[in-house]
Amino acid sequence: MSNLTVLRSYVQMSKPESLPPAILFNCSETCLTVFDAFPKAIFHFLVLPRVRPPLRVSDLTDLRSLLKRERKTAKAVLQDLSDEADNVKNMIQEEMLSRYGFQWQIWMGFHPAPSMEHLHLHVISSDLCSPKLKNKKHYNSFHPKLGFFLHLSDVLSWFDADPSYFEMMSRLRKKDYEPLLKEDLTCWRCERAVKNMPTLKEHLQEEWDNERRKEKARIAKKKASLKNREVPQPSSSPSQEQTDEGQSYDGSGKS
Amino acid sequence: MSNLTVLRSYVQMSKPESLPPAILFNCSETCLTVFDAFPKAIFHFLVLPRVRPPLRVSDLTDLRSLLKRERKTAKAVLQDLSDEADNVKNMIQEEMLSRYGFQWQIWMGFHPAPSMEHLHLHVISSDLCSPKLKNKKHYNSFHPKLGFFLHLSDVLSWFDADPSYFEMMSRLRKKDYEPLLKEDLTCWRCERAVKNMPTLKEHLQEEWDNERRKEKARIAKKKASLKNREVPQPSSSPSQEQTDEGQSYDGSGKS
DNA sequence: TATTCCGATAGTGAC
DNA sequence: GTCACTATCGGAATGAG
Repeated sequence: MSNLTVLRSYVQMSKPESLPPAILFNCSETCLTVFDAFPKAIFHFLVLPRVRPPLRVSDLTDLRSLLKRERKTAKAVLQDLSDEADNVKNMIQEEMLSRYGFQWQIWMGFHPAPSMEHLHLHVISSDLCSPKLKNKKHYNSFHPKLGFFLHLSDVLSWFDADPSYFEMMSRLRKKDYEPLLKEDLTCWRCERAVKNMPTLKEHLQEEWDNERRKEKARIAKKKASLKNREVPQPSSSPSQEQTDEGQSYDGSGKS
Repeated sequence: MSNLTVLRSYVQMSKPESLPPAILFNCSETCLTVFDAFPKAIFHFLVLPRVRPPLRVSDLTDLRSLLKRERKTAKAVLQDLSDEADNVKNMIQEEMLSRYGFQWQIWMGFHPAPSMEHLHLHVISSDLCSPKLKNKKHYNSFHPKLGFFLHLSDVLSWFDADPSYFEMMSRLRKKDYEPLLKEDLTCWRCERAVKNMPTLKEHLQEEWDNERRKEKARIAKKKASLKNREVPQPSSSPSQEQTDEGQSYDGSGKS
């Protein structure tokens, strides 16, 4: 199976629910959610619309082909993707807490003019720390402020705008978006220019490490202040935030 | 010692003849001949003018600086280089015969705007088969028909031409020559376009192998025809051309 | 047009 | 904007007490 058509092959299967669990995360009536085979962050899923009347698979090639159909129909597909993505997001948030002890941003959005056939909504965590994130194109395609990554909420808002605005945004011409991928590297958090990819990857790791440190301190502080107000409870079960890395939130502080 | 000034350091030594034999091939009153440290062919030498009155080392930075001096003085330096290069060429031709059983072209010439300081005349065999020949710049800088490699005979002929022509050729501006190094790869023998360096290197090897085969056949034929005219000699010692590769030129052909 | 190292860039082929 | 592979292209450092 070619890389370019693998997603289409999934939605055209008679029993997609039989896909191996390393590929398929969830199968609903409207959507398949698969693990991105080359995750560009710690969490990275693709939500695919299943082929359902009145749409045919050719209507679902990409966002552009979908937006050419009746607005109501297109909107319904996007709403289905959104609903499924919310479930995925909730699952990711739970995993963030249980595995890493804190939560960080999750982005949901599309790429204009993707290479892989069949519309796919990216659900990706904002760390962008992954060995599969290798080049400028990879990074810029997920940069949340650059303009290439089309946030789902923005795309949905096009439906509430002027028809002329909707038409303009629906064009999604490769030539309009291609140059964005070649722009200089800048950190999406601190907006600093970064010399090259190895430097960027180091920086992203540092930024995420910093966020983790701050978030855990914040959580510990909150927990401590809550404890101060509580009636002391003998041997309550430990909450998820305390399960990793041996950080000591033993309450031996101020109280 | 930096790569860029190593040649200058040689000619400024009080006793250049004491240079190790792996570096210095020959030292005359007027010239040093050194082995190119990164030979771009089986045989590759550099002939350097020694610093002698009325010239100073700064007059000998490159061909351009030399050609700015009095024509007579400049011509004398080039003639000294030429004389030494002829000696080197003779030596190479002997080595070609003794090591490989045949002879092939040897080119003598300059590079306009070289990186390494101090004028150096390249004496290089036309095989261009060497692991140190790695990129397009390397190859194009020795391509005998491209215009970047300035054949010694051509440079000497400038002195017999109109002063205006001499002036024009003496300019040797980097901007005029640089683009030549980026031209597409073509075989200097058969003029065919070649896709990339690995392909070119294979092709150059084949071309040289072909030349060797043809030359050895030619030599064998000539030898055979000479032999036919000779009074038969019992057990003559084998000549140099026959010492390698076990090719059978047994004379069983037409004669 | 010194080399070498690193990294970005470009074209290809994949099934 | 699929990946992985190959090759090219582009800048920077280079030695040395």
